[in-house]
Amino acid sequence: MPTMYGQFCPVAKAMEVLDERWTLLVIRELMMGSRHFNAIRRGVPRMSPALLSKRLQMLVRAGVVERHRDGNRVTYHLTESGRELEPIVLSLGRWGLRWIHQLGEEDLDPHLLLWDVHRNIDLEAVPDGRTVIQFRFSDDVIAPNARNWWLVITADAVDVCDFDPGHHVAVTVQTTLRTLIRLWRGDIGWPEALRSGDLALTGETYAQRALPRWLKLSSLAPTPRPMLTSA
Amino acid sequence: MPTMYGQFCPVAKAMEVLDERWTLLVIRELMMGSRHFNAIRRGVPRMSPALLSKRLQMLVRAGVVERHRDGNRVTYHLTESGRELEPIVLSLGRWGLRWIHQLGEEDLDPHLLLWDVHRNIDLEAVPDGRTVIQFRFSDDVIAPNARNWWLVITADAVDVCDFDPGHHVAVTVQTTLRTLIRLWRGDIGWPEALRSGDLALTGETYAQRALPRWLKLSSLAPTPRPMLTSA
DNA sequence: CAGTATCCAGTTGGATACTG
DNA sequence: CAGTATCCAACTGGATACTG
Repeated sequence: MPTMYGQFCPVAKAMEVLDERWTLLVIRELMMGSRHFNAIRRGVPRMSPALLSKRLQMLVRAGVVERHRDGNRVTYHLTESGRELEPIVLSLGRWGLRWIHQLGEEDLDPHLLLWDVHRNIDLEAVPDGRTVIQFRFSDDVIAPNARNWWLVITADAVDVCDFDPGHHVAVTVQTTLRTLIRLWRGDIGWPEALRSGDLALTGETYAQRALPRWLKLSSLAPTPRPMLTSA
Repeated sequence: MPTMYGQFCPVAKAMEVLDERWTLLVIRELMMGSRHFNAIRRGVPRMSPALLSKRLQMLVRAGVVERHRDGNRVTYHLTESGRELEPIVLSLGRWGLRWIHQLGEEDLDPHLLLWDVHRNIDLEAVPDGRTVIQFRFSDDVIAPNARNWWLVITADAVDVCDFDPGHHVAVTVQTTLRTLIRLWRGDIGWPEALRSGDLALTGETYAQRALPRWLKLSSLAPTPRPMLTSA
């Protein structure tokens, strides 16, 4: 009987539901608005479909998630119980940002980053018509075919491409994956990244200037960091 | 590589540290003020010493816990990082209280309950001298030798006994373990428990009257419960 | 699209006993 | 008191392939 603490303590009862591997990340995806099985999967690509299915069923049983059949589509939603986890998940994220700085190589997933970035493009700020932003990662640990990415922004959608879509590129971001991720997380700011040379912009001047407004950072980026006590 | 998500998301990084089985309960014990290995064990009796040791080491490595050698004693403390988990653990407890009502038989541990209760006796409210409270659990699923408990309260300490300490008993609480646990958690209140007959007091009148002031409930007990939408 | 089915290697953690 | 040591059954979850 794993995942069973034999305690009436409400923290223990909560953790019986929540402490299984991946569970809170699935809830995070639902918080972010993913509704369909494969949409959730995009947020947790290292999770096998069998396991995602199992976790969703568990969460439905626990009353945290509701499953609906919309025609032949299936959608998942947080219940009221699940929605009450949102502030907790955000607090956990803020805690992680403040206290877990080390990012291993394996945490640096360009697909996940581009997916996050694309969800947070400020469509209002981008000019009408089509705008293309290119990302060139200079890391040599990244597979060569994952070093170039394009965001194709149109009036109502943002597409992520890992191949050249062939359109005119307004601005190219040349950096390491780690730098862009640290920027996204708010570990560093735009000025710092540009000044240090870890990140360079090329392309049209207006686009270079405007990029930080187009590309919004993680909603947790403004989290204040702990004061350094030393080192 | 378990306990590794391959994501730079701060929630994922936080959960790499926190989502292992037992981890948050160990932190809860440290929050409650347990400092020594065997004191922590009392709060997580189903955890093997080997596993507790492993978790503590992991938490030290993660910077959440500090280990100190005080002479030949060893003490554990939350670091600043660990202390910042307190509001999160409390929120998880409140969430658990609101949304996870089902308590299985195996969650009903009399030892854990008495341990919690003894930590929360209001020494100010109890008369000077020695006061003994007896608990008689009528559950037949409980082992016969775990049906009777005594709290021996003196000026500066509360002792838990699972054997008759032989002193005069001021008040006896006759109930089921489940009822007393639900009372402790705040699922029901004293008046409700007494009126329904699920809990009965015998012994000296003043002690019967004063008991609810001596015996404070869980600090989470006042958590508001979700409005019933139906049934 | 939304999952199931199957398989299996690896790990977890429970039980128990023991040590400085 | 504060852990280690050892053992092993059970379970987890990764990989892969397949289905309605």
